[in-house]
Amino acid sequence: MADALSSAVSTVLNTLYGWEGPVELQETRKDFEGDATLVVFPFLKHSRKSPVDTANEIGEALLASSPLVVRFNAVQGFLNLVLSSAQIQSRFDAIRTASDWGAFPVEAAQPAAMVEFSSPNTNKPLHLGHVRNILLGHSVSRILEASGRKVVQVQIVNDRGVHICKSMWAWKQFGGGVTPDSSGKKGDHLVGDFYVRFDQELRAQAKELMAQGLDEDAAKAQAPCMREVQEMLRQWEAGDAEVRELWAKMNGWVYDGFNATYDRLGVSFDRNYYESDTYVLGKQDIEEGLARGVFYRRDDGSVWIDLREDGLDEKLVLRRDGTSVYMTQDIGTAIQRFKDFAIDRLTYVVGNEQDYHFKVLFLILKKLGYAWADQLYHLSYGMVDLPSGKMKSREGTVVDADDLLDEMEATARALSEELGKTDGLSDAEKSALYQVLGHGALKYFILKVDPRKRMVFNPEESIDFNGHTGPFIQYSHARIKSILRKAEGRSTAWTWSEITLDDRSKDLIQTLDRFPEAVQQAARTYSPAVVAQFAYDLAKAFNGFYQANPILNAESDAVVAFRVELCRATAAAVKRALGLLGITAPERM
RNA sequence: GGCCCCGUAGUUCAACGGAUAGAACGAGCGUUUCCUAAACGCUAAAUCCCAGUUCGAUUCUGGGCGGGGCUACCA
Repeated sequence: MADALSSAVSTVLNTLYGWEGPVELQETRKDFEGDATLVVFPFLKHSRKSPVDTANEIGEALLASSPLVVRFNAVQGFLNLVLSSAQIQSRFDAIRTASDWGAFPVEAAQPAAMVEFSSPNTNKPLHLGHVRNILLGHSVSRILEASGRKVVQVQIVNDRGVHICKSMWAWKQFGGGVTPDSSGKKGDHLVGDFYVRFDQELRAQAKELMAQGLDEDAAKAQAPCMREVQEMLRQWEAGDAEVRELWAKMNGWVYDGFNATYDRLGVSFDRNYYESDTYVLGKQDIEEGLARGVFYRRDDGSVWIDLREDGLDEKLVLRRDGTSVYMTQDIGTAIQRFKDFAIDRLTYVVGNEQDYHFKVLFLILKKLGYAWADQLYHLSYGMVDLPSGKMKSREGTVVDADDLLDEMEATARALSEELGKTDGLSDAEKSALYQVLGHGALKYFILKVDPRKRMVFNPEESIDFNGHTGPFIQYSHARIKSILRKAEGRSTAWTWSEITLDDRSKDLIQTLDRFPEAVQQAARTYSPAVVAQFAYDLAKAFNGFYQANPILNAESDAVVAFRVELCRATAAAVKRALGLLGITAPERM
């Protein structure tokens, strides 16, 4: 609606006041009559009139010059415009004839946008924090695609280091050869158990040393198990065959486990990067930057960058022994990715505790002279907290991803069976449906929140299936599909001359009309919450329409046909919007 | 200590500097001989405090108070 109308308003303002600036219209509040509202305060100094007089002046001019506007009212400094039904009609014509309303065609020749997300460690299973990360990364990828971008999804797997050796050591020590197959345990959970087992052993050993007078840090460093783990890491770096073999075997178990969880969540990656490969990257880039004076070497041989003029600190990029730190390989990996793929931007979905790290990383890459450094973006999402605060593995309050998905499915099952809505479905269909509903509830619960804000998850209370939730939107879709099934075989012929638009129908059309704009705003701000809100508004608008208007029992065949078509367009938009959130829209529920 | 986020109904979340701060859950009341009541409608309920900028501030600025994070030659 906005385009034709705002250019009409723009013309009027230019004629009246010589206004050249942008014109922004907003939706009229429900309490007032109108479809669009212009705030006139900015024009008062040009009109030299009161707010109401100015609004009336603009309104009269619009009425005279544009067929889009049929009525207006001025409330204080607010000019409420009532659009002609022809305008609403033409909007619905555009919506119903579009092949993918809400999506923009992907420009195949353009460089892609890369999105990095998930990026787990291979020493413990995925938890609720990863779930937020994964859902955000996946949804942002879908939204970027809908906004017309090709997308490359990647993860970087933290598969090396002392923490990995800990679970390896504990498995050798206490595992007795157990495998995922022999234990029936998912590989990532099995390995995670040994990581916990190591920690117990370490604490026991450290306790003894502390009894002999060592402080806690020293005791942990000198504990025999820790020394053996350090030795194992050295062997790994030296390429020791036995250590490497165990490492590959246990990581394989973890990947099988992760992939099972990724499959459940419906996500996948175009490319996996492994730190065991990438940790060598970056050193060369540091040397080159050193030669060009971006970095400097201290007397002890360590290499630094001085970012104090940019309001940051001095930051180490190479240790004095020449080995790399996290920053080093992140520099190298970013450069590598722009070589590996035809991309022109890279988004990192990483928690906000790493805000400083990414500020520094992006600044270094800019100082190294990479033009694409301005197209790096850290989607810095907030932590998922429990009502008691942060999840802590030591206190056993970490919410496991697989357990959570199981619970969501179980809740969906219990609720559906209580409502008696699954009679006539096969067991396989039921399970599939409970998965769709349970995951829909979880995904929506997480994605409806602004990614940047921390959010609270209460494990004591199950996630809702009523109200502002995924299942509410899924239910609206299922209900529409039920109507569409019943409408099969009926006449689809109607013309606008046979239709009178009531407020609910108008509202539904105007909500549908917002879809493309919502997609673009979500893509621009990397915020699935925008799409989530739109999907809810759309479902809400449909339910209002449905409540007020008989569809299959409408007064004439033409009205039935029109309303069925409105239903069809709505169902398609709901399904697509949910799809952008990674949520499936069921045919019935 | 320094730097960075955040503070909205009982609770979980909304609100490009715009109207009477929206939803949902929970609480109370109502709607089904009719297309799925996981729905629809009604009632009660909130901007941490103090200044400033502005025609207008939840939003911007400064100062408090409260919560979280970062501040490793860890990853």
